[in-house]
Amino acid sequence: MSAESPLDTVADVLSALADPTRRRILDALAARGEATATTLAAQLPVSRQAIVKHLAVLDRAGLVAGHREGREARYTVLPARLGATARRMGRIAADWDGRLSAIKHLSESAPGTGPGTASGVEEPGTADGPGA
Amino acid sequence: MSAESPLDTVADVLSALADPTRRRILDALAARGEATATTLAAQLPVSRQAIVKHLAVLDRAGLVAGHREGREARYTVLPARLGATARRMGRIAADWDGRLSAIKHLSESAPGTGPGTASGVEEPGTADGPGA
DNA sequence: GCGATATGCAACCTGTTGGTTGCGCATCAC
DNA sequence: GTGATGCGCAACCAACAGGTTGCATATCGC
Repeated sequence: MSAESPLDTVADVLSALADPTRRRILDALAARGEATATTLAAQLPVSRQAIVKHLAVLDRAGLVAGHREGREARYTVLPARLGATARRMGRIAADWDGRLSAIKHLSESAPGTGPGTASGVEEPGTADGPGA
Repeated sequence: MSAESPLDTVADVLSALADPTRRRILDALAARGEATATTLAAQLPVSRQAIVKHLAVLDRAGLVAGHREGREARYTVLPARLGATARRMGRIAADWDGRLSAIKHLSESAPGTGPGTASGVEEPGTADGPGA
């Protein structure tokens, strides 16, 4: 169910988080700890079906998990992926920072090619598990 | 040009980061330190105009900045916003985590309404400037 | 068993967005 | 001055994503 590479993961998390409605769903979910699509729909300005779709996206991104309880499908928020993504982004920001000053220095001595390939947002740098 | 509230900012950053091409642009930009749309277009599988549009989005999100140099328009990566967003996300993840265990405890003593409103992704919790 | 409630699936509509091409304007090199 | 290079704007396209409605199905309460 969840055997993605960390690269795909970061992309999924980011695009999942990019939608406002999805963020509100996460918000509501975090506030109540657990909720069904129907419950959430009652509290947000969209239909239940829309919520269902969003929950599917969030699930694929590993940000929520759901389990069936009788005739209800309850969802919970999963902090791990979000934390991991946050750390990765922080690392990239730090990397940019370092690279910027490095280049600023190099520009006076070695003009040609700057530093090598970036540890970037797209290609993996350091791998870290989703562990909190 | 850049007088947004930190809330809008986080949304802008996330949706800017959600696009694969945009991430590759940031990557290339971070690697070379500085580049023009034309340069980037030569190295990515999209037209120059597409790059220009993406750079505009990234600029609005505060992730890059550009300055004109003669007939060239050079762009650089800006680490600050990315770092700030990363920290905010980390904080939210921690918040979810705390809330989850709190609820798990409460479920045995006080059933009614759980904790109050979340510090969530959508509504501001703690405000921190874009400073590194 | 029977009605009520909740989920799941599918079709459908519409706005946004990533992308392209074409063209006019400014700037640099000679 | 003139050609080449680079940028900016506008129009246009196609695909996807968010959202809705309708319906069939499973579970709960009595």
